Amino acid sequence: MMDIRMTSQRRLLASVLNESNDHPDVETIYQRCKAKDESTSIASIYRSLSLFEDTGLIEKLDMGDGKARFEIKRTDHDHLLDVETGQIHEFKSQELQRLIKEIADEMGFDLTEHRLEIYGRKQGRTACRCYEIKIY
Amino acid sequence: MMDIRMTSQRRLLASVLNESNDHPDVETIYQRCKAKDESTSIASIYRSLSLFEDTGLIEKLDMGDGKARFEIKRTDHDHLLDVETGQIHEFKSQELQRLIKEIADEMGFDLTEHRLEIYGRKQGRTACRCYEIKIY
DNA sequence: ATTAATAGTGATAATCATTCTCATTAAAAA
DNA sequence: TTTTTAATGAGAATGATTATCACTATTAAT
Repeated sequence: MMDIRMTSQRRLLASVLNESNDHPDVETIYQRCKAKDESTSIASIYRSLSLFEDTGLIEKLDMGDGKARFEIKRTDHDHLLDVETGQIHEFKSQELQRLIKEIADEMGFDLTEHRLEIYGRKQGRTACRCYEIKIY
Repeated sequence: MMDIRMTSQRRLLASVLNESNDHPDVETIYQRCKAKDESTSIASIYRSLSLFEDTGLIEKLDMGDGKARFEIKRTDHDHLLDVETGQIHEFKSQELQRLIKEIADEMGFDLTEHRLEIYGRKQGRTACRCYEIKIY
């Protein structure tokens, strides 16, 4: 039954995450910490991010590129990704929150968390698909 | 303006995906193809999965472990993950589908697709967190 | 306070999923 | 057919993440 220790590195990481209003990837988080403490190690960043995630302090986002992005966990909003620009937009929907909890409940589960990303294209623009494929 | 060719390998991959009612990862898909054609290369599996995804034939799922999972795209259902067992449950919700489209629309976007995973614990069980952490 | 016990760190090697390279093969077009 | 060029298989390369390990710092016990 090991216990968790509060260290200067974790305090720094927490403050960096707290000051970040975007959705930084690990490398970016690492650079921001390093700017405040040159001795910061990326290994510790990974370890502490993982720890913070386990404790529910932060949330890991997957935006399709191969790298994890993080933000302080706010269960009250989700994300919409502009497929053209890659820009991330946040949105809140009580109705959605309620519905998701309801669905979990109907299936006999207590909702732990959810992960929703909506992908969309700015209205007015048209998709340009350069090829077509038919199977069979 | 390159065009796409239908090859025996892609036909095989498509049939394997079609016969899969679970959510196999790349390694599993590779093994299933290999069982039918020993000469199957994992590089081609990756290439063709990526192609199929681009064309909208299949859907990539991210279940939190570091590996991508795939299934034939059915826009009519989403997934609930049992955090205790790792088991994936599918569910359908018209209301959810409608709401997501509505949200995108309200934000000025045409919905391209969405990705939703609900995480839950079977009702009745209690979470066992082995530690507690306080920041500040 | 001092010490003892042990969790955390920095540096870097190891891992592992995915992507790239390139010579060869096979579709589709001419 | 022959030509063109996309796709393949094999394996190397990449890049994000994880593991290792000697050392340091935090917490608990004295």
